[in-house]
Amino acid sequence: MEVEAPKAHPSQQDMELIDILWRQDIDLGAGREVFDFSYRQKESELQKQRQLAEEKRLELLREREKALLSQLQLDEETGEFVPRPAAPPSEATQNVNFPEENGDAMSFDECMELLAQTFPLEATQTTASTASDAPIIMTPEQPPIQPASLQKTWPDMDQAWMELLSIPELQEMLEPRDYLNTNVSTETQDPNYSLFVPNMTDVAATTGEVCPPEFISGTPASLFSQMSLKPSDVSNNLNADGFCEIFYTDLLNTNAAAQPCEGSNEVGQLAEMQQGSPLGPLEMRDLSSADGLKNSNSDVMTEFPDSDSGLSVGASPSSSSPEKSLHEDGSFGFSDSDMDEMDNGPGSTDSGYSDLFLTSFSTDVEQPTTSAKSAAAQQADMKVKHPKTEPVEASGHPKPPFTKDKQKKRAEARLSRDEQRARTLQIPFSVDTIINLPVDDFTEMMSKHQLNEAQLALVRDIRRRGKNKVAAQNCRKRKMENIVGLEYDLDSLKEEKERLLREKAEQGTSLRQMKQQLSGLYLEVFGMLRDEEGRPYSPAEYSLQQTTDGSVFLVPRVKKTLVKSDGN
DNA sequence: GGAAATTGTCATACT
DNA sequence: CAAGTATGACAATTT
Repeated sequence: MEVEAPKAHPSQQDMELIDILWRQDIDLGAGREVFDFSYRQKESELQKQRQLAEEKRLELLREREKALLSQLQLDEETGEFVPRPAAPPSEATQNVNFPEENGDAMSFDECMELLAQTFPLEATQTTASTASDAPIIMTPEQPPIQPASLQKTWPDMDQAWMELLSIPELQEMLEPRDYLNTNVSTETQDPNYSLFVPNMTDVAATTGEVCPPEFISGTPASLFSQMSLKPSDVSNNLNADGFCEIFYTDLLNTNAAAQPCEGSNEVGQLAEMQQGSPLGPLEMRDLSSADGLKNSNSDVMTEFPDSDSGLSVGASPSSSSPEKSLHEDGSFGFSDSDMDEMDNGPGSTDSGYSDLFLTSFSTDVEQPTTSAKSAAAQQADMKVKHPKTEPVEASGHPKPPFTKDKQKKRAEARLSRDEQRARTLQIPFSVDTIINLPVDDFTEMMSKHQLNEAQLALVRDIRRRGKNKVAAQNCRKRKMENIVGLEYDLDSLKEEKERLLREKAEQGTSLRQMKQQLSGLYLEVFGMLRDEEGRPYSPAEYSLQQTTDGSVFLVPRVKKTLVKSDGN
């Protein structure tokens, strides 16, 4: 639909195009490139944590406060971590990354227990994998952390970091640290992301314990971020295979078929990132998120009832970001349907930009479904992503187009339209974040990122639609509940009606009996009456009537005519 | 392939 | 007034 717009690759032009296209048809935005996937997952994690916090908040709060006394305070009402004004400056700068770890271990333990309960399954496996990864990732700057505490605390810390990062001063302090070698795109990134990374890595390194899968997912991201920080190190470790092994061995064990591809994809992305894709950090997030999806998709889903079912989770566009940087423009002109078509026929796309689109698109779509994908399909994806770097698939299997398409479509289907639009306009936030963030945080977040008009409009629309979607769900749920309640009321009313009818019938019967008895008594009494001559009174001429005082009189019947006249 | 059910979105009123 | 909620109506999607 919007195809008419020429695809300009320069970023500025892109944005202009986006604006134009957006104005033309906001709702039909076809873009599928989203790089904030990991961030999105973070958001989901945050949500989970908040839920948990609500349940256990009182308990946790006390301990947390102790732990955070030095630097952080958890605002119980808002759930935010607020930096303590009294906190020693030295700590503020240095411990920013791991403020709560020391003191909070206990409280976070509880939190972790909760998390473990919530996500019992893959936690051990994933953690193990992350643990293996960790040593590689560790950065010298990271302060030494006690493993146990870290493991347990880090999910909460995640949230805490989110909150902390919202504080400008902290951000300033943190950003230089975390993003030693930031890509051009660091500005666009959410600062929070950087914060998460170090924690995650540490956790992964130290963790042998149960860790919620989502968090585990974060580990790769952290790795990537680390790697981005130190490209040289990354490159050393980063032969694609080696990379896969390092990061995904466990994953492979769990899901042998699906995992490897992703790893390879990620590797390719990584290479791109190293080359200096603008979105590096975001991409990393995406990667991490993708992993998380593999490991903990179901969990995440369950955790977030409000999030579009599987949209945020299922739609892990992780790999998309690299392509984005390369081909962002391509996606803009396409409506959703167009995008679908493109997915189906990766190689068959007509227009030049469709190809561009395709690359990014296929990657995006596939990522979420990697677990389900066949190795061949994944390899195909890789091809698409990095045709130059990785010209041919290793396996050489003919791609099963149908299965792949199906999977792609499924994955696509999981992408909400808004997520696709967000990708198109390169919104640096996850849809979940946009929707679920409190107003204040939302405005703050928006203020931190310089978005153009189209992006702002889209973000607002996404938020509005997301809220409304939840409202609609609640409304329908309420409606159904009302219907059920009314049905119940109807049943009970029917029962009561039957009961009353039965009672009425009984009363009628009894009334009839009493009338019969009364008439019998009347006749009996009347029949016993005799006049002066000993003759019985004629019932036609006399009747017995009782006065208010109870005395009974024999009254001559008034003729009807008379009665009538009297009545008149 | 079509009907029914579900879900998302919009418009609008209300809080 | 802005943001959010509630809800009917319609469209898109899934079953």
